[in-house]
Amino acid sequence: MLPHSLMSKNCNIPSIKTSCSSCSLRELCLPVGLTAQEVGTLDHLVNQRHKIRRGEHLHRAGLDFHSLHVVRTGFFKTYVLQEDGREQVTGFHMPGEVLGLDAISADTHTCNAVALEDSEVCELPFAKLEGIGRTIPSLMHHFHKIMSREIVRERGMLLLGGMKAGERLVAFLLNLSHRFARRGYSPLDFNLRMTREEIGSYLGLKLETISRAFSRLQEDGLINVNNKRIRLNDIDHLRRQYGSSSCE
Amino acid sequence: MLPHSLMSKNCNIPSIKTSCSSCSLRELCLPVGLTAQEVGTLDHLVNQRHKIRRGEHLHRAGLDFHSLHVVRTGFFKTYVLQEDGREQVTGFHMPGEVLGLDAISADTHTCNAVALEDSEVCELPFAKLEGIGRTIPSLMHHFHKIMSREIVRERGMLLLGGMKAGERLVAFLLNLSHRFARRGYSPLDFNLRMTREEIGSYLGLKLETISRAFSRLQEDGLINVNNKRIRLNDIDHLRRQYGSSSCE
DNA sequence: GCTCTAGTTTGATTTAAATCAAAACAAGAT
DNA sequence: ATCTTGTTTTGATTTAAATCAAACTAGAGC
Repeated sequence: MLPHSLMSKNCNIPSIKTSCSSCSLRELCLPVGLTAQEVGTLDHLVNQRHKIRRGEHLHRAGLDFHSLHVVRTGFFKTYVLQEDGREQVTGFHMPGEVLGLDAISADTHTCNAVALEDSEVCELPFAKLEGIGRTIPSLMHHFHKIMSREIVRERGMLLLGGMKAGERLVAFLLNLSHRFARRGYSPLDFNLRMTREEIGSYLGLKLETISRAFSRLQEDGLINVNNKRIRLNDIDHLRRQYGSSSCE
Repeated sequence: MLPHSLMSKNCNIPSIKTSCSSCSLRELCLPVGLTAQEVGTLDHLVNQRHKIRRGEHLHRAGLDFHSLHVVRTGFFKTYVLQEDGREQVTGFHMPGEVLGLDAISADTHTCNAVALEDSEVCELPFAKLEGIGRTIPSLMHHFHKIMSREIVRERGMLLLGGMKAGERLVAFLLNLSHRFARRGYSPLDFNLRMTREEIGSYLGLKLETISRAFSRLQEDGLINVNNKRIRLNDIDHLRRQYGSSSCE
């Protein structure tokens, strides 16, 4: 199974029945029109998986730093350490999503990735991807789309600048919901893997503010909060009231 | 046939002496070891320039929507229009920088780009770039680096989340300064092309807050402000006090 | 069961930025 | 020059979020 993210939008393969909803490279590539042989080349690339235990860092796992990593199972957060020691969370990543797109331009510092639960990733040496992409233009094109989408995703964070705390949190929840749905998980009832503090860091708010925003949304009946378990009671209302979240 | 020498990260081409500091595709490619013929192929691509007058939009200029555009002269801002009609500024772009990396994943909405002064861009049809990249791997790799750097740039905006108004403004000024320097303009004394409101939108602040932050920095002797003209008096102090800005 | 720790919730207070408002300023057009 | 119009500055006030602080969970390990 492979990165959903490596899939073009219309090859959404609605019915992936594997326990975890990430799709295989094979599934990824067939719709693009690859030959069986070509697909074979790719399969061999991604067949071995690396286990990363909860709390472990990705780049400490002995993997090549200049590789992309596709999350197969589990959940990651990425962050940068600032000069003053504070940790700025830059993203959360679920199965099917790609880590390491920022490391290609090696001259700039990159994020650290840490597993928020026991996870598995597969490694995609970047040089190899470029090589294969040369012989399979559609795959290369697809990869460009993934990178572009990452740019759009990051850009979406700018929209938070104009929002109040509650709106930011809703945008965050809607975004998670959307991504869970895309991967085949329940979009209305899910477990947060990260702490209030990590959410706050990501959204530019303090943990107490996150907590209060959760409570407020529950008072209003829009969501149910039980520690890390979240249920969205009225997603339409959430969407209407707080604008469409940036979709991944 | 082709020298496979990967473009080293120091492809920074320190000495670009053309009047405007944008680097031509030729200058961009020669250090990679392209043959004259290959460079010729590229040159023909970018030789015609499109003029965009102050206030005009890029995509309204009759250019192909699925092209990248390289700013040759002038200055652009990009923004997205939100449902409620508010305009969120997503970036500012000076000569040598690439517009349209977000449009590759066409399924997601993209930014609008508008010229903040009379400008020129050259067009780079994306399909063509992919085609050429297939025969010139080092060029493709370089393009990947550019995309990756854009991701890092956008990510840098997340760091603003933890900053106060004054710090955000300094980070912004240092970032501009760094980019001006890179393009051969004066890094300590420059004209802002955008309004206080546009800066505010970009940084997640109101225009009055931007104005006050400018005044404060001037009181402290760190900068001189005269309407749109800015002089950085003590860039080291700025850097120390406010942390290193995200470098492009 | 208990203890210990990390995480969460809630309250009281302070502070930074938004908001409301008005004046000063600059650039163009006439 | 004057009259626009749009931008910037500064002030007074309000408000949202940060901060400080304490109580309350939930889990992990014993």
